[in-house]
Amino acid sequence: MLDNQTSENTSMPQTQTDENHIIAERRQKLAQIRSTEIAYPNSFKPQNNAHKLHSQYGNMSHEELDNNSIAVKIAGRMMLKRIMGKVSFATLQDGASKIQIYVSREKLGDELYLNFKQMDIGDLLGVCGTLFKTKTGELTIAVTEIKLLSKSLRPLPEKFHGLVDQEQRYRQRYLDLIMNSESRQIFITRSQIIQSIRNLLVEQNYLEVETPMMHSIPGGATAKPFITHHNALDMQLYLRVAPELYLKRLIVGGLDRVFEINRNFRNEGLSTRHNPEFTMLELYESYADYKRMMELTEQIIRKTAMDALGTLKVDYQGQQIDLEKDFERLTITQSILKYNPEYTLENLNNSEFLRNELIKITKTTPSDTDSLGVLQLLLFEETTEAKLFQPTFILDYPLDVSPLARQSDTNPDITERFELFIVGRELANGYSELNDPEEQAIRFKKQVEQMESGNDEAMHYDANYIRALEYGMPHTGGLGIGIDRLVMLLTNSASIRDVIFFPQLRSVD
RNA sequence: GGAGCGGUAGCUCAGCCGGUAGAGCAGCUGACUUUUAAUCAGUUGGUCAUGGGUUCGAAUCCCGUCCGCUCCA
Repeated sequence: MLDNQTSENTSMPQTQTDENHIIAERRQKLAQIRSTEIAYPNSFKPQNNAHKLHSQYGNMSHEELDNNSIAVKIAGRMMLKRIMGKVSFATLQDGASKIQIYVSREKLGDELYLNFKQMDIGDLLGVCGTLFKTKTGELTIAVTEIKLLSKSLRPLPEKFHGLVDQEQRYRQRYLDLIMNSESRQIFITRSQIIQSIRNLLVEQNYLEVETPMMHSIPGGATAKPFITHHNALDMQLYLRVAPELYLKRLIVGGLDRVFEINRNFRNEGLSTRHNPEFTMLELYESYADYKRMMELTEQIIRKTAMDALGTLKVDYQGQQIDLEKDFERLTITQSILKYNPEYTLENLNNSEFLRNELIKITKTTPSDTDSLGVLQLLLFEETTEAKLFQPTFILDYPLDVSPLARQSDTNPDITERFELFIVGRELANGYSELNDPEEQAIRFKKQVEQMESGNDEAMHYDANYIRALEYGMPHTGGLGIGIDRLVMLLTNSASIRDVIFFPQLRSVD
């Protein structure tokens, strides 16, 4: 039996290298178990869990527990083990909670007690027993039956410090989840946030939909796509950079309020704020505009904060963020002036000045074709964005960088578009959608020109989308919210990798 | 892409102005009938990320590479 195991191992080069005496000893124990019983049984059915036991019985006195003889049956992973001769204590982890078990030779008999002593930290155990309280008042299960449910062959990280190594926390997230309850809590909060958003939108008669992840023409955002290939169709496909153009096709189709929470893929660098695949909420609402979208943005962020944290005063990396007050609304130039008093409005309306300023700050020269609005936006990104700690909507994005947004009725150079910034980061982006097919065609052509002059983030011409618009799309408000960044904000996480289970890392062989 | 920091036992870390690698936890053996990161005694375990170089001698100094973290572009 043991020989079989080792020969299997040698055929798996990965496990070969990191086998050590601890694993070898545990494999031997497993072989021993295999020879006498079913090593991985699946019939144990827990009737209780640690969390509920604590909340139901945690306040009962020693006497109450002793008199009632409360029988329980739970399963969990052994995290601590203290053998003291003829009796032992161990801690089982069951979900987010832990409960202590008390094992005595007197109660179990010699054989079972010896079995228990053979069990290792990390093993999954099933336990039956009755509740009591120890001298120090800790709710504990006095074990009458104990069963190994799943043998752990690899030792867990150190019991006190847990798993600290960042790389290992990301590559072996399951270990992080076993060892670090804070990490576990972050992902539970993430799930709650997404659930809150669903609830809020469904209450407002939104329909949750799914649109293609593989696009024959990438669209909906200015970003570099991942390219893949479909063999049977023998065609190039792109992983989507945004679902926007498909969701708006659904608006054309008369699904008046749609949303999608799903992955986007952008072939760009990694950072504490960027993962190549990330989760976006995108929603579209017919007969609405960007102002309604700003209101909805505030609603969503407040509701998720209340549901996840129970407060609208959020602490992020040592700073207090106030989500309660109306979010500030500033145009690009207003925000630059507010946070950079050295500039005047005259400066900001002077392309030459902006150009020189940008050269000074970035050491690179802006493109000759950049309009005044684009230059203002570039200066905003350099000087102001990072300072927008409290929630701030930035309005009036230039037409040139907003090829899918509706032009302002009063100023043809800008669009009815906003971005929301919190803790110096873009969190949301929304606009009144461009529903004029002829104008959209012109915008696409401009993008194609840019692509031809070397901009690999420019959009493609999507004739199919134009065709859809030509059937008539209602005027519409659209909104995108970066879910990972929202989760970062609400879980006080410094890196996007801390809110994605399996962040992208370089592969190691 | 650039800069800084890091990679030592299964885990958490020390050792880094060069002299053959250490602690705690985990493991193993033994003691222990209410422990709480149990305790006590003994003990196993390392190609110091990797490849070169300098040197009588390298975990330690130098260079390259890989992986990670942070900042910048």
